[in-house]
Amino acid sequence: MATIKDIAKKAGVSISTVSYALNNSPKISQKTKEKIWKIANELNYQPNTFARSLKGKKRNLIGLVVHEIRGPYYQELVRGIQDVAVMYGYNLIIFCELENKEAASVDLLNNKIVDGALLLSSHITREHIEMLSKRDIPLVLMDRKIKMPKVSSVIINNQKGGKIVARHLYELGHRRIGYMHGALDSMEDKTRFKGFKNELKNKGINIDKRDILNGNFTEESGYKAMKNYLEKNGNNIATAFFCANDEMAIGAISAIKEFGLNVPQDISIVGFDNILLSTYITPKLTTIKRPVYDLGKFAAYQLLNMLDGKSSEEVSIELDVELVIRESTEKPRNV
Amino acid sequence: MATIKDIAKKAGVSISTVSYALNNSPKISQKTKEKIWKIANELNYQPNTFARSLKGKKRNLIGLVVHEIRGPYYQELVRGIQDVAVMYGYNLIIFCELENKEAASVDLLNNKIVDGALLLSSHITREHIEMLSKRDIPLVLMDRKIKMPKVSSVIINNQKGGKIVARHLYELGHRRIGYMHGALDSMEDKTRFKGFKNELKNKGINIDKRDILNGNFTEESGYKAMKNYLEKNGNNIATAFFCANDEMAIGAISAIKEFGLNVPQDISIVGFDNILLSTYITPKLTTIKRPVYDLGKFAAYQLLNMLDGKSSEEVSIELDVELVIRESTEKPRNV
DNA sequence: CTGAAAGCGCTTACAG
DNA sequence: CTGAAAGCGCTTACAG
Repeated sequence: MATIKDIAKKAGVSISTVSYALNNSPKISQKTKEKIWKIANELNYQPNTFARSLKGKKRNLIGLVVHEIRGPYYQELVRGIQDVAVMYGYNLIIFCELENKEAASVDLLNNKIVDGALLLSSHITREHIEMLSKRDIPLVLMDRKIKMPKVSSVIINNQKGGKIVARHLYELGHRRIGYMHGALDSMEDKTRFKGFKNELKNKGINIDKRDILNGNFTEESGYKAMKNYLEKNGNNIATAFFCANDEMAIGAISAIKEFGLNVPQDISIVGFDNILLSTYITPKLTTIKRPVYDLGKFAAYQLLNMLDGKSSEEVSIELDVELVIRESTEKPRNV
Repeated sequence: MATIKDIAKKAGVSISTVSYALNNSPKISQKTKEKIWKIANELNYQPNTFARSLKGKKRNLIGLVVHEIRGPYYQELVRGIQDVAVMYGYNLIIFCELENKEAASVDLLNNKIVDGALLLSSHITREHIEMLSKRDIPLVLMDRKIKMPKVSSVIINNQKGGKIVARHLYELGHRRIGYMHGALDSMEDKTRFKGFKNELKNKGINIDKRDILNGNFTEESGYKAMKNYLEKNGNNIATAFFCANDEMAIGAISAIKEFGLNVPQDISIVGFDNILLSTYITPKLTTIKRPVYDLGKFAAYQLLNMLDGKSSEEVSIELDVELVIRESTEKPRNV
């Protein structure tokens, strides 16, 4: 491994000169610079980033912390982030959280391997974020909001998602409408439900307690919750359901079919996320599409602005969702 | 940021003692160690990994380089890698290749941000791998084989995959069988085809040139290639097709249905990969399952052994595939 | 325009 | 069992 020392010796100059030259400082004459560059090339010189970082230099590296890598969601997200990062001359690395070792990624951030990070993992506690914030590591939270120095956030308007689902079902003529929870401790679930419930209330509709089901965001849980519901309530059921995500909606549809009912004729179903599968099942799923690419883009943009010192202010951006109407919703039978 | 200097001052000892104590060296007395550990804790001390790396210390970090993040494939792969990495006390970071900037991830490796890496990206050239090999950065190639110092590889037996598909279709009674290429320059496609063709030849069957279609691994290309084939050849067609991946197989099935024929009654279809969608389409797809979790596991295992100096030898591991018979294959009509 | 020197935060032979 | 000191490869005021 060639170092600046080797270059200095070969060029017959001091290491300071080499360092300045390699950083293209105006202090050094063009002639000397060129000589040094040439030698650096010959020696296949690669700067040691650790030595550089020790002196407090930026690394032009940002991190993305996720707790899982799955589906087209991440692909788009990463694309959104990278498109911006490249423009700014930064590289991206991804940390995939370990289920039972959240500290791992925090350590990585603590070690300043990256200049700043985008956090999508809900596993990282508020305390850890606070610690990173105190250490001046710029952070952008995705799908989550915490007010702290050096911490910005970009969230998706889940509440509005719930609202437009409510409006869609109401306008089709549904009056008895149910909801399937994903997880009771999930912010996303909570805000989706809130927007949904409030909008229905505005229209004079209260969700019947019997029509509130509980799943855990998986297809199987959606299947079970719906099956259980149908077996218990027979024909006295809601004419439409909003499920907190697509996976559960797909499970629910299976259960409905198996029970001998039809979607959407007997029950309309709406999901959330617009996953790839939602267009492959029968009937195609009506759902809410999240601007995932934009989520990545705005988050990266915000992070890089913080890193470049352009906007020292923490900001909080909210992105809008969109209703995608397909085949799983229709007016109820009696309308 | 507390440093060992701060700890030393507070403890009234030298920085060497602090360093030894923090590294739990037997040289230091238990009493001193405990005092130092306590102070380190109080000061919320975090070692500076750059300083450490500068001295040539390992970072206990490995990297995975991919050119795209998609689908359940990566999720399983990452899980396989992490399960092993955790056992060895290593963390994983993922570099997502940029389409037009392959050098980016090579730079990252060159900078020794990680101790070693797993390479899944075919974009990284042989020259770059050679350069990394020369710099003594242990590498494990996945789905690719290059003989070089410090470079191991774990590959999936694509050839066998082709072979067992051929055998399956032959045993069902098919005698005129076609193949749909994914990409002509893809090693994976090539070896799948090779295994397929050779096995058919062993059975006395030569693939008719007309029955060899060309796609590009996407669903759309599979749809187009099959549509085109059917329109051109009318009823004089193969009774079964092996498509180089599931996406194309799914596209092909759409085209066949649209043309008014049935799968598997008129044409049997086999894919490769066993993606999630393959069980959701109608008919469910017969396909080849790759041991993706194991791919990650073995690759990580090999890398960590190289890092720990347990096996300085480069190895090349080959993993077996498996036929998953579902609904898209059946004996041909005339049998 | 160039160089000598201090220093970033650690590790580790060496001496005692 | 503990400490003084060199050194890892850079950057950067400072002096000339």
